[in-house]
Amino acid sequence: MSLVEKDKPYHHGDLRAALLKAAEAMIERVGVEGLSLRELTREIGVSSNAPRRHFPNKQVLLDALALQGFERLGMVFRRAASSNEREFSQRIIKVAKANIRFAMKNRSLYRLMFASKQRAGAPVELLDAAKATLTAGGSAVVYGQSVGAVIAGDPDQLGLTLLAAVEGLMSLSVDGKFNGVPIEHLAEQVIENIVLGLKPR
Amino acid sequence: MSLVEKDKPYHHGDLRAALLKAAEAMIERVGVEGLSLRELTREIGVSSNAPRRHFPNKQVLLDALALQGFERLGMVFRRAASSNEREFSQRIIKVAKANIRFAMKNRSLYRLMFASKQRAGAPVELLDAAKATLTAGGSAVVYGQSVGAVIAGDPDQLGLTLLAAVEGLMSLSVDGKFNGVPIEHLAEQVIENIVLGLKPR
DNA sequence: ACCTGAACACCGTTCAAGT
DNA sequence: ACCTGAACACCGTTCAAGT
Repeated sequence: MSLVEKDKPYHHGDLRAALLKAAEAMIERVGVEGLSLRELTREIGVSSNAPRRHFPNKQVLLDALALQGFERLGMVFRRAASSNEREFSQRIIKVAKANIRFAMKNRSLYRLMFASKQRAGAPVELLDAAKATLTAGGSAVVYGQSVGAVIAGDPDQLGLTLLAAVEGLMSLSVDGKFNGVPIEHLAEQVIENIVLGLKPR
Repeated sequence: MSLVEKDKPYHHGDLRAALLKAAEAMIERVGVEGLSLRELTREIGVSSNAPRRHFPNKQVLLDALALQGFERLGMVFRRAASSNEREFSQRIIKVAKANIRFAMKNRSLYRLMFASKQRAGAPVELLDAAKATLTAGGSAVVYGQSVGAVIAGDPDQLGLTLLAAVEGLMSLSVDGKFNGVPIEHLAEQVIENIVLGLKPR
């Protein structure tokens, strides 16, 4: 009856990937709390508990989404770290802005990532992925230490200081702004403050 | 039939307060996503939509909870700001630790507060309360500027730098730790880094 | 191995009604 | 003004079954 052979005994080969993709789109549309597995399966065109083979429950799907997010953020950090700005703080600002852009383009995902990590029974793979990504972020940020632009000290701790400031800016902001000022701009000021220090020289 | 007169035509005078209190306890027990209005009403002993007069829907109750949280955090900031430590960074550390303690004692509430603030249709009262509280936090933190311990500049911006770092530490941490180190301890190092600056002097 | 279909317990929300 | 009780549409999850 059909011109193309679409026997389609099962879905289309990769229901797991299709679910993750549709779920990511849905949370950006309606927020994480608005995600419905049933609606997801309706969109994709499978029965309401086809997902169960891939994700035993909703939580597991959310965790998988968060893990994917951390992996992508890790790539963002690694790419931004290879920038070749001369000035140390300019380089940090590049990393920070890449981080901010990612958070802004994937608001719900970003929130989900950090919320999942905090959850009581979070799986180790997720925690490990988060740790790896944040470590990459921290080290991307203190790359300049090698050229003597940064004080001596535990690089992880110095990276943490900068990373925390950027992360904090995002958690303090609303709609990408704080008191009306875009955080991309605030990030520059905050980073300058940290590099130079608050104490008079 | 009863020795005490408990006509109890309605609940016990303040269903609204009772709901908020029970809801706060419940989210700390089972997380925000685990909060059920129906279970709440069962606990309190009213019908399943008695809440509706006080909170037209679940979201409104969550927003009210978040608002209450910001008000309490504001008080924490104001109290911590009146500390009389000599050293500037010691004073900041006091504020930071008070912030961290609040976040640790009210994990779910704290997450709810910052998540609510980011939500698309967040009510203005909530945004205003958040702004007021965070401003209080920022200014608590640059209190030392008046004694010349801090460089000149927009105090809001300087406060933001410190506040963002502390806030970021908490969002990066898991279970109050980052790479196994308690954030109370990390906060001290991070604050010292910011006050002194990363650049060699 | 991967999916369907029907069922279960629970949920938030709405409506008509009671005092 | 404040609450009840019944109903509605929807949800996540489970179970038995099909290929």
